[in-house]
Amino acid sequence: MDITTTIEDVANLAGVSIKTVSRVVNMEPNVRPATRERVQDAIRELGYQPNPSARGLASKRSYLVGLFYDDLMAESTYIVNVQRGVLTRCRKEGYELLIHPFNYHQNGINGLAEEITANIIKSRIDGVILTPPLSDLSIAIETLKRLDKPQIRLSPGHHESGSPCVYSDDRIAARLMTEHLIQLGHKRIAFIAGHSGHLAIVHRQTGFIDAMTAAGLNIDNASVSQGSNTFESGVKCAREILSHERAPTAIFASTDEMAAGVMSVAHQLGYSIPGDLSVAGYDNSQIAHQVWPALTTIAQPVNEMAEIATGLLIDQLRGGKKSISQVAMQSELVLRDSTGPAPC
Amino acid sequence: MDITTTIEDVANLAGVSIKTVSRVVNMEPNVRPATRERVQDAIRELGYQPNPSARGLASKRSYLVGLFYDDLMAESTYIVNVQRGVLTRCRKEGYELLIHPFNYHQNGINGLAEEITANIIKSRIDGVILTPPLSDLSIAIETLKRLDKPQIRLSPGHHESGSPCVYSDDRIAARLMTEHLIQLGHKRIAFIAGHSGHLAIVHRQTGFIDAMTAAGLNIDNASVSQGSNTFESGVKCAREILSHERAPTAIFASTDEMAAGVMSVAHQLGYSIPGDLSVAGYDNSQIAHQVWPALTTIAQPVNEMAEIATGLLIDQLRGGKKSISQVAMQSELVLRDSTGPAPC
DNA sequence: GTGAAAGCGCTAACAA
DNA sequence: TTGTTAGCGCTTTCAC
Repeated sequence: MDITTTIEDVANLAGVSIKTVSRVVNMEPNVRPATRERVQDAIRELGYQPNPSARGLASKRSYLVGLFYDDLMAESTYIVNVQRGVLTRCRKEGYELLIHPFNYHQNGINGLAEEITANIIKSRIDGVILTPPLSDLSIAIETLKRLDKPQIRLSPGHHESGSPCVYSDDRIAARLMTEHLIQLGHKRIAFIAGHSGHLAIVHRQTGFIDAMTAAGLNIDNASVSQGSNTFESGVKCAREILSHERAPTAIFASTDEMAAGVMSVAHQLGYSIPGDLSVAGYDNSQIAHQVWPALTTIAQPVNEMAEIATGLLIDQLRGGKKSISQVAMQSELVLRDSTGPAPC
Repeated sequence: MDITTTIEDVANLAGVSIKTVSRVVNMEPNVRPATRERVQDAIRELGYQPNPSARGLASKRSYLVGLFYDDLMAESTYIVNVQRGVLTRCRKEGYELLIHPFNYHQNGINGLAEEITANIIKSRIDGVILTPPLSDLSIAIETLKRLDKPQIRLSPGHHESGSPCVYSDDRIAARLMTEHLIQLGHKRIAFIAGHSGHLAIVHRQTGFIDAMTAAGLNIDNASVSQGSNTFESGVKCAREILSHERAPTAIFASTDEMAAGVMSVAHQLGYSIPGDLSVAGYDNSQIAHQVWPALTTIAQPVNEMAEIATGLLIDQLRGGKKSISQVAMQSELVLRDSTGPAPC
């Protein structure tokens, strides 16, 4: 197990040429099974691992994929779950991961194209995984296309363009959650919308409206308030919502962080949950277990989605299977203790 | 700005040899200022970025640093902050970051040495940053030494060995926090210890005992309970602590997650915070803002520590400044609303 | 202070 | 099915 073992050492030990070793390593055809096995034995015996630099230089590929995300998103554990899923697949396929948080709120969106370009040229990554809200920023998508870099978008808000992506239908899931509340007898239900730049989250609002309309329930302006995904914005919205004369009996926040903010305010105001007020969230993040009572929410298979997305990206890099480039995943309703029958 | 621009293009444009360009790029001496400037202009004009593969192949370095961490730690936002700090420095110094979460709880600690070795050989990283609890695992440290890989340890529990590390003195900070509680008039103070494999966290307990002893306060067995860093373990400990006849008037948990668990139980049992019970945490993590009332805690400059550690590692890789290899940082007490005067 | 030549370890193109 | 050769874009070594 030596770091200086080269392809030549393996070739010598197996009694073949280096090209044959290369074929075995890269799983190319046209090697006799017996030869292949002999080479594999030599590889195992020497603990040979191909030198990525040499490989990269010769093949003009880096075997590196980039994960591009909004630095602000790193406040939640979402991005860590994505990293985990991406890494799982990368290891299986022999790729390495380079992470790249972007700070385009500070630097202005105009700098984004430049920053992406500079990063691509410097790091030589072969392909890119875009997470929300970058997965909906056309400037990011177009810049990568211009650089001819394969990309896959994770949970984009629009997936009509035909560009490869992995998503779950937030509209349907939000509708399910709303129907759950309606079935519990709630009629005055407030909705807290998420950040408008985060398109997938906007679909959650549409799903809410779908269910309310289908049930013939009233949606006045007051029942939808504008949050920005964070705990603090949930606090702010809840204060406003609960100060109204005929306060709702249920609040559906489009992120768990906001729902946790709502619960905090509700406790302070003396509401019992779910006795006086039901609260629902979305994302099934860490915080959903850490509030009391535990939060009813929607769980997306983030890990799995990231893994699948990475697989699709690597397929692209290998030049195959371009057909199945859009994958839809199912989210599920997680019923916990923060939702209950509407008070009489 | 073209990805195919090579050192030769720059040399041609500047009218020098490729070796001179190489000297400028690598900030080597022995280039006349005027020549240097001409080369730099050419680099700028062409948007030249050296090809990392070619560089790596020729120089036997990868310009990659690895961040090794315990996958379980990724549940908190600690690791994301570390990543941020590491990346900041990497970008400045022209290095890229490879992240590597380890799962040694599942696979058994014996597999760890092998996994590290395999990872190093495959990825060719030049050096490694170890975060807790890996920074205290001698099997990890020794394996890297055997592979002759420079390493830097972040927040280790023991820093006597002389190996490079960046840490903050948890014992002193925990003592400060305990003194704060004592000054508020608390006499019965419970402490919730963290995971015993996480040595830095164990020092927090020592600091607690220092302060209690110095103040002449009684520490019976019941006032220290064993948690495991998580919210759930905080819940469990709090249930036990608060069921005693003479329950404490303050609880100091050695992580914010556990403190949040304590607060959740306290609310359920009808305690008012800080009226009936003061609660203190450690880490100043996200959750400290998301509980009500906001949590008094200790803030470590995680971002900065990670940045400095990365700088020290890169210094090692460049073969200089081996002297300043241990850096101690200051933590600070963050007073919020969860601690108050002891009830009479 | 500058440049020419060799070669890092691999893959691509072609030959056998 | 297997091997030979050239060269990827840089750094290293050594000559000038």
